[in-house]
Amino acid sequence: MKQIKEGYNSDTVEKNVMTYWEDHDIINKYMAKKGKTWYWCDGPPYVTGAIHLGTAWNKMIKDTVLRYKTMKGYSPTLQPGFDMHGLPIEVKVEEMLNLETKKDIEDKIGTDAFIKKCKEFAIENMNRMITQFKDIGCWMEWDRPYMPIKDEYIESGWYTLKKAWEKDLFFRDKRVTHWCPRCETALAEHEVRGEHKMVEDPSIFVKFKLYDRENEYLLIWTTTPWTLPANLAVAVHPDFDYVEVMVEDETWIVAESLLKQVFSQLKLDYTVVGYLKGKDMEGWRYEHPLLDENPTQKKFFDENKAYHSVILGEHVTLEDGTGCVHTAPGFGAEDHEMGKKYGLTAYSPIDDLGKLTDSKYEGLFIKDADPLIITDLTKKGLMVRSSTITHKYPFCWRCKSPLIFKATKQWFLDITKIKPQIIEKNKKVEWIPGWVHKRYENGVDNVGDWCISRQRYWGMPLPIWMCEKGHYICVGSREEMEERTINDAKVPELHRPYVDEVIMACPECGKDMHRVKDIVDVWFDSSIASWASLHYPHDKKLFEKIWPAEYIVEGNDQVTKWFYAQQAASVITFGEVPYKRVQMHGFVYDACGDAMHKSTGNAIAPEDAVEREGRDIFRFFSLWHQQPSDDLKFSWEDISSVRRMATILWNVYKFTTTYMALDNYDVSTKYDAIKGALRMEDRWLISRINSVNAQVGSAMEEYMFHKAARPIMDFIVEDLSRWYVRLVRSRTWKEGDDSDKLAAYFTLHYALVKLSKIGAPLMPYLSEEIYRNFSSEKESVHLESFPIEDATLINTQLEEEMAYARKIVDACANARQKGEIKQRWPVSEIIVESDNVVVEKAINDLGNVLKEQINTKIIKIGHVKRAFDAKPNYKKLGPKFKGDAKNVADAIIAADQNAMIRDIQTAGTSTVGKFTIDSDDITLEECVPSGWQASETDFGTVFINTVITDDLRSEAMARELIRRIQEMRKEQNLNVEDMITTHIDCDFADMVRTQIDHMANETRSSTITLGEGNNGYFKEWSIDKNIARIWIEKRA
RNA sequence: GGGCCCGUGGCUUAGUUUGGUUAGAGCGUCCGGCUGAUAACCGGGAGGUCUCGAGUUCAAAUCUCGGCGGGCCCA
Repeated sequence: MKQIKEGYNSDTVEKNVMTYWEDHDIINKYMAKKGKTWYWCDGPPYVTGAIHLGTAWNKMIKDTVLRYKTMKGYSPTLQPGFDMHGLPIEVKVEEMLNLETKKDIEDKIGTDAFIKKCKEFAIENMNRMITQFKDIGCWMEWDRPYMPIKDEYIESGWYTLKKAWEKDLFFRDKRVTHWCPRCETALAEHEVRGEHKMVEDPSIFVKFKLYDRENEYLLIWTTTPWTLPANLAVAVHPDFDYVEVMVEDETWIVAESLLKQVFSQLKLDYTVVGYLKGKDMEGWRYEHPLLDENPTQKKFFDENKAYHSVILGEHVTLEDGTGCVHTAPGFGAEDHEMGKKYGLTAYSPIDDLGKLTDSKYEGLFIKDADPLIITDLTKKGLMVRSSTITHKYPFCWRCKSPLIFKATKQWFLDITKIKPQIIEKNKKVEWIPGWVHKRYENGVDNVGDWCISRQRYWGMPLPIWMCEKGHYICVGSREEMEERTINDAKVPELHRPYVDEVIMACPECGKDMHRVKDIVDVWFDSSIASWASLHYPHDKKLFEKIWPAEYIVEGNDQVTKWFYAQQAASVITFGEVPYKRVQMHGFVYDACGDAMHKSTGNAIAPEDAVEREGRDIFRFFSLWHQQPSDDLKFSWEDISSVRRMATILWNVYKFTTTYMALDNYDVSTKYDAIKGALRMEDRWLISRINSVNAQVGSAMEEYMFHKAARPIMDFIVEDLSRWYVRLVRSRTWKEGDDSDKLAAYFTLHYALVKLSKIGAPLMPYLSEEIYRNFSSEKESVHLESFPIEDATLINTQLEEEMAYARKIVDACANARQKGEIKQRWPVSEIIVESDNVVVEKAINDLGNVLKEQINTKIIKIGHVKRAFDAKPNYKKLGPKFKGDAKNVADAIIAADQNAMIRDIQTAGTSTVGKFTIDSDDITLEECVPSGWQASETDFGTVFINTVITDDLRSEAMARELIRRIQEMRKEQNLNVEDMITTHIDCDFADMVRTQIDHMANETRSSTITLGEGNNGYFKEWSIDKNIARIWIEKRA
């Protein structure tokens, strides 16, 4: 065993341990451990190129669980994964290459080169992140992460989509979706979640003139003037009440309950002149406000009388607007539904870049058309009020452009159909914490069909080939693709543009089929991770053996994202959910609870935490600070509590190794060999570490990491350091193979070895350092089993007694403080007044511990007779003695209190001065008798005797001298084992003469001579108003 | 508007599933102690209407209902 001489330095410890792992191939040995397979599936972080605190926390949680499971004898899967396709990469690469539009990509650089660049970039980013994950101690198979950009992964995706197609759950439809005009692609609803920002937009009230009703108008409200050229109808709720209001010489129609709200914005006077129901208005036709500006509308009007008419819709709300809802089926999902119902086309006069295509506004970007449209409406006298509003508006999650709604043909997975099955199958999933289950179901209830097609480049190609007649097929594998290929297209990898070259023959009409040039939503990539990472269906064996996953864990944003997407894809493919247990953890925020952003300057990088505090402390902190489902507020102040724990653990470790190394303690000493020598306190510590063992084990089974971390910290700080080390200090000083000392060594060794195993998943480096030093024949703590508590060594009664003992010691410290008696000064007697039997037992069993810690000669259960303080009872004295009352009171105060109280208690009366009083005339207050100090506790009162006898003083002065000599030894940098000779010249020499041997022993002095010395290190001290001159000299 | 979560000394939090000692810690603060674990360590004090109100109960931080405030998700 090496002796630890230096203080705790996380950097040194961790680097040494890492070198050791490297040199001895420990990580591979850990991974090679045999056991029952336990399938954990990694939620893939997106390859941004740098991990942040949240990603780090997430991986540290996973690593902790996996280490624990490994130690429990399982063989967990350790494959990490990454999300590598998709727009974020494309956007970055576009920036790098100075490309602005899809046209640029195709013309300036070419799809081929663009995709190569994306791939390079994704892999480069992934490798950077791998380095970072490794550096926070995550032991995973970093040399074989699952990568959705690989052919075999993409094939799993194709397989999945083909399954969906075969089950009729994969279809094409024209629908209104979010559309990013910069990226020129549709987006799925889950991509828009959380991507709303407050923006200022126009807010306009426009009146639509009704035909056939004189001077009467529908009043509508919108924040998107650019959608008005595409207006095809106005929707009202059939059951709402509407009013006709007179404004000057016109009549406008508005929902009754919105009347006040609307007119307070319009700042106009009005008179209500009529009432009607929404359904009364069905079919009323109006003049399109931009009929002249958009001639296409004239055709619509003539085509079908549903155009430019009032239609009925339950979706109309009374939240804002006027209750008359401008409807543009090409620009809104609900509008689109309504349009279908009334036979209106999804008129969407806009191109992929967000430029209007019809009307006089043709070629203008939508937002640029807004002011022109407002001007035109104003000119025509149809604008009732034009202002602005600040509201939430969706933005592209990658390029941050404002999104628009646009009706396009897209490919969908039919979630509507499988939703009940998802909810049903999810019932057997164990959600941690349980309430997330509800939140999840609520989320699933609200989702629509999954739009999986994207009009982009870097992604899994959509495996759909279509002929000019619109027949299409879905291809399920590369093999199938190759079989169907009729040209000589070469496909080096399953990406664009290579797959785009493949031509097939239509099984229905024989015409050439080309691939639909879309790629698949990147969320689909991760949704299939649990089987794609196993290379299903190419490798079915592994899948059949281990799927579904035992456990997944991600942040709370993933509840309606990855947790959901996985279940959806899996229910489509297998009719089953892909995981048995799912844990949700919180988000990382700064100390104030605000989100960390590079732009706001409050971001802390994981490497900052590693550099400042070290990996163990960072990891332990993130698991210890709060329950996993709550958010982690990261503060340097809080993390320092964990640093303190680590320092304390290190100090105990250092203390232990110092003496063990000195005595060449045999670390293979067995319990049976030493148990006869174990003191109560030794058995107590052994019991405690076993209890902690049990607590940590069950907390880990529940995935409640804070419940594991907190008992560990308490054990280290409270039990081990503040108590046990304090108790055994004097024992370590004994010379030779003293069995009492060996028992203490054994206990410390036992506790620290066990602690290092229990703590290994949470503090892998420090645990390894301690474990290795204490068990030299073992390779690594991470190759050991997680210990099972030894129930026969757990003694809860003893633990309880010790808890009381500590309280008694605390109470004595308190009493000493009141009596101003230093800890170093012994007292003659402690009396504990308590009827608690455990306290009594504690005093019997742990008397020696208590005596030493309290520095008392005697401690016992007993009773201390209270003194009473008698005070005149003025209320009674006044009426009784009238004018003499004051004299009586003075006499009571002057009287011999003890005698007076005794007389009253025995005879009922007492004579004070010339008066006779009885018990009514005084009030008695209990007080601590002189010569004692007391401290109240929850189990009774603890008394200390404060009388200092000559013997006590002699001991006290000896201890004062010992302390000074120790300090001088330290000043001289003497080693613990160095011997000295000592001379003491003081005027209280007689008082300490009997203590010479004791003092010599304590200070490792071969001789102590009372009298002047002439050699060595000299110092003059003032002790309790006395002078002591001390010489010490190191012996050769 | 709907679903879920959170609200505990100045700060960070445990405890809430399963109601039961005087609500437990750490940080900070004030006072004191210790001195061979020592650029450490320990004790004590002050500081709490457990967000508010009502209910259930012998008993509520904990269960129920309703406010208020904050967050996430969805409309």
